[in-house]
Amino acid sequence: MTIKAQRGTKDILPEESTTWQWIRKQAQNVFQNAGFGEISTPIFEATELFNRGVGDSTDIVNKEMYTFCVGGADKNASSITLRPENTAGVVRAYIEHNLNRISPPQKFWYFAPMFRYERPQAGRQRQFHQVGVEMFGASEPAADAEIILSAVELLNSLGLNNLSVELNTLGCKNCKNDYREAIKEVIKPYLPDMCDDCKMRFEKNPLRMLDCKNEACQKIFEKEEVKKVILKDYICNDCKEHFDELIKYLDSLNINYKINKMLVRGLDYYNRTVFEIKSESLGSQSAVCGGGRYDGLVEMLGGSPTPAIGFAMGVERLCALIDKKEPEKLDYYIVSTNTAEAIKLARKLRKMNKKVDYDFQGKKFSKQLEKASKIANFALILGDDEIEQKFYSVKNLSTGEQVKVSDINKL
RNA sequence: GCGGGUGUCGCCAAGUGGUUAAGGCCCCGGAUUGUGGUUCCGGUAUUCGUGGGUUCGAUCCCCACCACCCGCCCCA
Repeated sequence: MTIKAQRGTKDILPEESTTWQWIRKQAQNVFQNAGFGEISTPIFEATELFNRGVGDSTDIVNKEMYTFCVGGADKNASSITLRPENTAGVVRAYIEHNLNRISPPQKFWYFAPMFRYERPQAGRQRQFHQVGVEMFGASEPAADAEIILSAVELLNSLGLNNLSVELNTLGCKNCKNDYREAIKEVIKPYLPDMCDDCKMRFEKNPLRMLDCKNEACQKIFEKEEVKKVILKDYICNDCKEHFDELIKYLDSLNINYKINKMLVRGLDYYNRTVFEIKSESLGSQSAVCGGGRYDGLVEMLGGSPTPAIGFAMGVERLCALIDKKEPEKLDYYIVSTNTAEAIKLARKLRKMNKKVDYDFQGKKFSKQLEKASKIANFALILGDDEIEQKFYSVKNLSTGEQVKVSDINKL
C-alpha cells in the first residue's frame, strides 16, 4: 500500500502554485499599501486559547479541532491544538509582545494554513488556507470601513468584482443581551417545533438560531410577532450611530453591500459589525470572506481592553473563483552539445537574474530545441561552431527568428 | 456526525462473467546524428480504489473499508 495524503489535505503542485503565488502577492500589495504588517504565528497553540477565544459554544471548538496531548505521562503534559482560525493566535501574540506599545491602530495581515476536522467537500478541506487581516486599537466606524475596504480591494485586485458584501450589527455587550433575551422570549412558545440544533442554540447561543436553514425553524422566524422582534431595533444608540456611520463611509466609497439582519456568524467573539462576502458560483460553501468586530476578545484573553476588527478569506475558495495563472516561461533554454559550456553559461545568465535552464543529459539537439520551445521564450544555441567562433545564436521561439550575438551582456 | 452519488494509466475515457483491458491527450523514442511548435511510425495499466466473498473463472456479481463529489450541519 502506498501512502497517500491525509483526507481533506492536498498537495499544491508547481502548476497550481503559480496561482497561489499570485494571490499571495496581490494580498501583500493591497495590505502592505494600506499599512498592514505581516504576522506569522505558530500553527499550534494551547488548546485553552481556542476554548476561551473562539468560544465553547461554537462547532469549531466543539467538534472540529485537531487537539493533541503532548508530553505523555509527564507532569508537564499539555493539550495543544492546530489552529482552526487565526484571530485567537494573533490576539495572543498581540498581548504577549505588548504590541499595544506601537501607537494604534496596529494593523496585521497573514496568509497561513488552518486546520479543522470536518467532512471534506468542494471548497472545504481539513487543512485549508486563510488570508486575512486584524486591526487593534481603533473603535471608530472608519476602522470598520477601512477593513471592509481592504477586503473589497483585495477581491478586486484578484479580478473578483461582482461579489456583494452582507452586513449586520450584533450590538455591543449591553444591547446584544437585550436582543438575545427578546428573541428567546418570543421564540419560547415555538421551541418544541424547532430542530434539535436550535433547541440547543436556544440555551447556548440564541442568535445563532436566526441563520438556521431548517424549514420549520425558518417558518417560525416568518411569523409576524417573531419578525417584529427580529426587525425591531434593539441596538443601543451608540451602536446604531456606529453602524450608520459605517454605512455612510461605504456609500461614499461606492462599495455594494446588503444589510442582512439574519447574518450572525458562528464565532462567539464578534460584536457590533459583522460581514460576509459570498459567491453564487461556489455551491454550498459560498462564503469567500467573513469577518467582524471583536472588541472584547483582547481583554478576555488577558490583555487590556482593546477594540479590534478583522476578516479572513478562504484561499482555496478564491482559487476556485479566479482564472488559473500560467507559469512564466524561462527567458532562455540553452541548447548545446557541450554540457560543460552550457553549465557555465547558465550560471552567468542566472547571475544576471535571467531565468535559464539547459539539458545535462546529452539529449539530441532536436529534442533540446523541442524542450526549449515548450518552456522558454528564447533558445540560446551554443554548439561547436558558436564555441569555436565565440558567439551565441539566439532563437526567438515564437517567431522563429534567429540572430547571432557576440556579447552575452547585450542579451 | 447524517443522507445520496462515483471510483478503469498523469488527464479524458470505452468495455465485458471466460485466452493478450479500446481510443484520445500528455509523456518517451524514431523518421530528422545542429534547428522546435505540423506530419508519420513505435512505446508506456501483469491490471481495472483497497481487502474479502460467490464462481471452474471476475475489472464487470455480493460485502466491508477507503477516497472523492453533491446535499445537511458548520464555516473561509
